Amino acid sequence: MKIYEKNAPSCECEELHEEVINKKREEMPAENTLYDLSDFFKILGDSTRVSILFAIDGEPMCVCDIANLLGMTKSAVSHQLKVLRQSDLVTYRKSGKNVYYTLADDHVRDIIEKALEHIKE
Amino acid sequence: MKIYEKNAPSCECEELHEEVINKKREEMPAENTLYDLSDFFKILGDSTRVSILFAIDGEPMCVCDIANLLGMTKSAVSHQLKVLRQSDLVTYRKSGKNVYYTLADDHVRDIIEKALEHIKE
DNA sequence: AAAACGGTTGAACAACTATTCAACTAAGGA
DNA sequence: TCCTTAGTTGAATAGTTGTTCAACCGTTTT
Repeated sequence: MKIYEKNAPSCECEELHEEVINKKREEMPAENTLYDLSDFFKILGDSTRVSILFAIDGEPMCVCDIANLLGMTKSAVSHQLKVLRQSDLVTYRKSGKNVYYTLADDHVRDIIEKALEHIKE
Repeated sequence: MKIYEKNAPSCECEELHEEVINKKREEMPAENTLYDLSDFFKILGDSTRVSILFAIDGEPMCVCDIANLLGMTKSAVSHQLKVLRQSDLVTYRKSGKNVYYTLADDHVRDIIEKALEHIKE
């Protein structure tokens, strides 16, 4: 998908306010930035993943405990943990047969906190 | 989907660390809060919607101008604006044949700003 | 009144995604 | 060594979602 490309063919209407459009075009972030940004929010846009992040905040938890806490199968939890791992939102530590997951950094906690304030308006 | 329900039937593994699970269960937010939170992030988890939010930040824009700027059809833009309206992320003002959209409040800008910091790490 | 234009909407389709299931690996206990 | 358990993984399926298309509404212009 092309984002804010000049003379885009897909728009069927006239340019009403050309000077506004040109000004906005300069102010817009790079196309890749917009993708990175929406990809990041996409990760947080799933209640299972958000639940996992809350669960492993503070004290680390193993997959089995997370599954018990959330009432899900180990498989489903593991699949989502993989997504969170690939986005560098969580880290893990192996200990015997268990794998303990915890939040990667405080940044995510801040963002979730701000979003919580917003939805409570 | 049930979240962190006690004695959930869908988990096939033992409770390894019962005291940890019980402690976490008390600390977890309400189930509805988790849904509201992920629903909010889901809105931002689309590059088209994020682009629109950047576009209408500051000076309001009409649908046709947004479509031109982003290289999309009016219809596609209007559909996404409807989603943003229903989430109270944007407001609009009618003027003749045009409808001018802008950000509803500064809260969203803050969250996007924090997320931008995060992905640039 | 009629034509033109900005914007909205519902249905349909394609693309994506979360969970389930089954098979598998690795580690620990008997 | 064999069995059990924690965790991972790939394929399949069901549900969700973004865009397109066509029709429509309201306002302005002629």
